[in-house]
Amino acid sequence: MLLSKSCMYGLRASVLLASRENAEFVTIRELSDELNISFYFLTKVLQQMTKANLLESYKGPNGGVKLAKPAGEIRFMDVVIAIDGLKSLNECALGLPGCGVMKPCPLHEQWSALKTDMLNMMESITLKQLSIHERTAKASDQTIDIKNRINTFFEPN
Amino acid sequence: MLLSKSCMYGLRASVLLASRENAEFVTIRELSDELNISFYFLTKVLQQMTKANLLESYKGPNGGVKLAKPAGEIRFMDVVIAIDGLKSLNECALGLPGCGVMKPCPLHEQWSALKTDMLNMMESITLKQLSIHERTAKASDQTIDIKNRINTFFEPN
DNA sequence: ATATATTAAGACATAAGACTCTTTAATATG
DNA sequence: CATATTAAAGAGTCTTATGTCTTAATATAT
Repeated sequence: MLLSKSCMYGLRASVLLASRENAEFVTIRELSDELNISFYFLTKVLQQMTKANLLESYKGPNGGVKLAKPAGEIRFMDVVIAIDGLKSLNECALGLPGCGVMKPCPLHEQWSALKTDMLNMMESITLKQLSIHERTAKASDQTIDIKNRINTFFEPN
Repeated sequence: MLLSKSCMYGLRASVLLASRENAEFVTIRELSDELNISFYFLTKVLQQMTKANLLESYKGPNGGVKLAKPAGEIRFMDVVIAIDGLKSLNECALGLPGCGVMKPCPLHEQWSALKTDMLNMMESITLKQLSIHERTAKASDQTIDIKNRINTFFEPN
């Protein structure tokens, strides 16, 4: 598993938030209901994102969370770093602490190449693009609306 | 973490075995000492590989384990599948159970492309190539011999 | 003020992964 | 045959990730 479950949950919630253009606060309860993620657990995850200034939160009635920046300015990678940490993106495939250019493990070169592609992807894709992907998919298949497209995934896992 | 620790340990041990051309049984104790991996834990991991017919084991004096096939015929991927399972190579980046061509998650395409590259890599690289990499690295830097190259990594992690 | 809605924080519970030890089975050697 | 050497199997323990609950803090509305 490349990303932790926490991170996956954070990403799913982020994309859902990004798809809500009109940017008012959304309650975590609503997010957890739509995404079929434990409310308690999702709360913890989103707290991390709030601390990392990716989300803005507001307590009390009409409170909730929303993206702290336009969806186009939050990169996939930002979410991953906020939740799983930078280290998770830098690991040697064999888990060797000293692995690097100076002391490459047998897989270093091949793995580095893949990692570069992966990091490029994570760096270039924004939440906006991910949410737009949802919308275009919707446009091309009118039988499935955004909410369904997202929700159908969220069977209990 | 893409691969489990068990899997990393299995790969490290495999590469070490592959670098021992002359293919007599090597004791797990010797492997665990050289790789600085817990003997007990490595034993469990290698048992999985034995069950998967990647290793051959032999009990009693002069016993140990060795590759069940020529190193050139054991792919990186075989070790990963034996230890982490096929499922680990097939996961959706967001952990969505139904994700696929028919019901792609927002990241499906990009992630699929990366996964294809990764699987190609895992499929094409054999233990022989990984062990040869060790040897050529040795040749290009005579101050570091194979054992040191491998061992220097194995600080406690 | 009081009641209500919400996130934050911290404590707790459960599950999975990582690691350890003991016993058993197989084999070799004297 | 007796002893030593090794992996296999199974039963633990420890740690980390995941998931749940309770209380506190903050805001709104009446």
